[in-house]
Amino acid sequence: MDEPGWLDAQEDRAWRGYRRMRRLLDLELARELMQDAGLSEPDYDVLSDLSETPEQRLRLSELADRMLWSRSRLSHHISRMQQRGLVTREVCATDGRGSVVVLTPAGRQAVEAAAPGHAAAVRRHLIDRLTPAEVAALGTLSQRVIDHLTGRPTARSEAED
Amino acid sequence: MDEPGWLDAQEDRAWRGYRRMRRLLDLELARELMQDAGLSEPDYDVLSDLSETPEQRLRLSELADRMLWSRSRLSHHISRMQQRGLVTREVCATDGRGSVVVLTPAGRQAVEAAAPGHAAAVRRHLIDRLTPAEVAALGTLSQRVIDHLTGRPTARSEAED
DNA sequence: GCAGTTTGGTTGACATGTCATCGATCGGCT
DNA sequence: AGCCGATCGATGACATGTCAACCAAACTGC
Repeated sequence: MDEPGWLDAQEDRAWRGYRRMRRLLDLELARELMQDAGLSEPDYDVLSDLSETPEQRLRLSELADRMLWSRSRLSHHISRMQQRGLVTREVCATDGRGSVVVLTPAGRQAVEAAAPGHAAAVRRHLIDRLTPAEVAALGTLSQRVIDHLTGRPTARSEAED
Repeated sequence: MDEPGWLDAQEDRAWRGYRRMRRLLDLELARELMQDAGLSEPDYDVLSDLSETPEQRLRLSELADRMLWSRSRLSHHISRMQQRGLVTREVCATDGRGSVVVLTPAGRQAVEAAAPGHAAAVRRHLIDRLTPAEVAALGTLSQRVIDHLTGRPTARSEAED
């Protein structure tokens, strides 16, 4: 079929809308999170991922992979969070090179204090603006894009190009 | 007692998926854009917005508002792009305080060289992964969230909460 | 066991973004 | 005209993210 250069009106609307939504949502969620809980979004994401593990701890590289961050970025960020007492570092028992990021009680308390408000904000600004069908569509659409970008084969509707 | 704020499984899937898609899409589009055109996404956005104006120029504040950037951020960024010869600054004719960001021929050439590849990447990684219905849904859904965040009254389906 | 390579993480230099502040206009008001 | 508060944009200090170089421990093959 025709080699696609540009986006048509509908596609352009979706692309521009998506980016504008992203930006506005980021700004608002970050603003509320900082105001209500004193955490940046990256802070919250780190704490949240850690708190979801049974032992409240993760290898640095494992955490970096989950968050799609570089090890360097995470290492720097953990250093800063460590200064604030939200996490600590431990040497990995099974790998002398490795370090393990551990949630402190203060860190745990911080996420737990932040989580309800943050979830409510996500709901208020995004989820509650969407119909159930749109929520479902966003979920499946995202997953399909993720699969494509991570090299997993997924069908869109009929054929892959 | 479960709080009204939490996300159910479907909503959580949409939210996590959205964020992961965002991140992966950013990484890939930025990577390709840098590799193919030597531009960062912020660079491209600035050049793109400028090139869409009839006179290839915009007041700094006008550009900042369109991009949802702070004036400070844009001022810094324009300085850097100016160093690279992509844009210039002029004093505003109608307002002695103001400055006008102007696309240089080199800047114009840079966007024009970058645009087809970037559009193709957006298509390849996002648009072409979506059904037409999903593209449409993303457009309307985004617009509704934008309207809400910018204080515009919009109905979701029938009533506002 | 042990050299060579790979991997996990840290570090420092640098690029980018944020925040508060500042000087210079502009605009409204008298 | 002359003042006052508001706005525009620049700037510097600082926070954050990126990139490449590095060290130490782990793997590999002999």
